[in-house]
Amino acid sequence: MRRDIFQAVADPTRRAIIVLIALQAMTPNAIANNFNTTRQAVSKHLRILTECEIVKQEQKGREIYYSLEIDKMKEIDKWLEQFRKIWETKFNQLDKLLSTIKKQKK
Amino acid sequence: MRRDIFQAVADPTRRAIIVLIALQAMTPNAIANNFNTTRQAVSKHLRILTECEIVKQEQKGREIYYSLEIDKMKEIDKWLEQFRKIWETKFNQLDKLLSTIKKQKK
DNA sequence: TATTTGTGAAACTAATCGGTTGCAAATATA
DNA sequence: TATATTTGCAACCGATTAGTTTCACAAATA
Repeated sequence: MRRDIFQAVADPTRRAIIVLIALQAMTPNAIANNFNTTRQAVSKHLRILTECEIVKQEQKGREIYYSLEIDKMKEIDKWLEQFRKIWETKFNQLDKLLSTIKKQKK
Repeated sequence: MRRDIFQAVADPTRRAIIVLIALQAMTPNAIANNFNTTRQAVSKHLRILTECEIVKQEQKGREIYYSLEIDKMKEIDKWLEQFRKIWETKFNQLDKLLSTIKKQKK
């Protein structure tokens, strides 16, 4: 089972869970109440997110609070970096072109 | 068939293709030569990427050149934005804490 | 014209996915 | 102690996935 953050984030429900627990830790039941799925389905998603280390657990009595390991999100950001360079270059080229046109108008 | 950019990017081969054609347009055969898969498998990935509008085609004779629609990558960046805010806040809090400790030492 | 080359698409397969159902373990409450 | 609550996990199901094989079509080339 080869899981990485990109696969984790591919599922829309999983993305919604990530957003939901980004600011505050929540129990599986509480998370499930926010969606149109069963507690078990959410539990499965949480297991996948845990395997990817995107999520951390904290046990309090019989409840388990899940929260986001925000630093893991940076891995996606890191991969995007190479494209950011390209679109910044493109922007600069456009900028250059625009100023050339401006000069020609003068 | 519900395809979005997150699903498109979930597959490692697809990510590699995206990186490969980011800087220069390539034919399916040329792309396939860079991987350990058949031309047909690459062709299937290209179809998915085309459906997601991550990739654009340009026909030249019997060859079809595929290149990256770089702006689509910004959609991922846009989704990451909300987490970037959180980790910047965290960084600021850490910064604050560090300067507090510094003051206490004085 | 006959052959080679570049490509998309259909049919098929094994593996995986997301979800449901049901159960067991642990904790809380009566 | 008996019961209710919270949870993880295994078994199963239908749908989807990535890949292969095969075929058909169009363009280049001999």
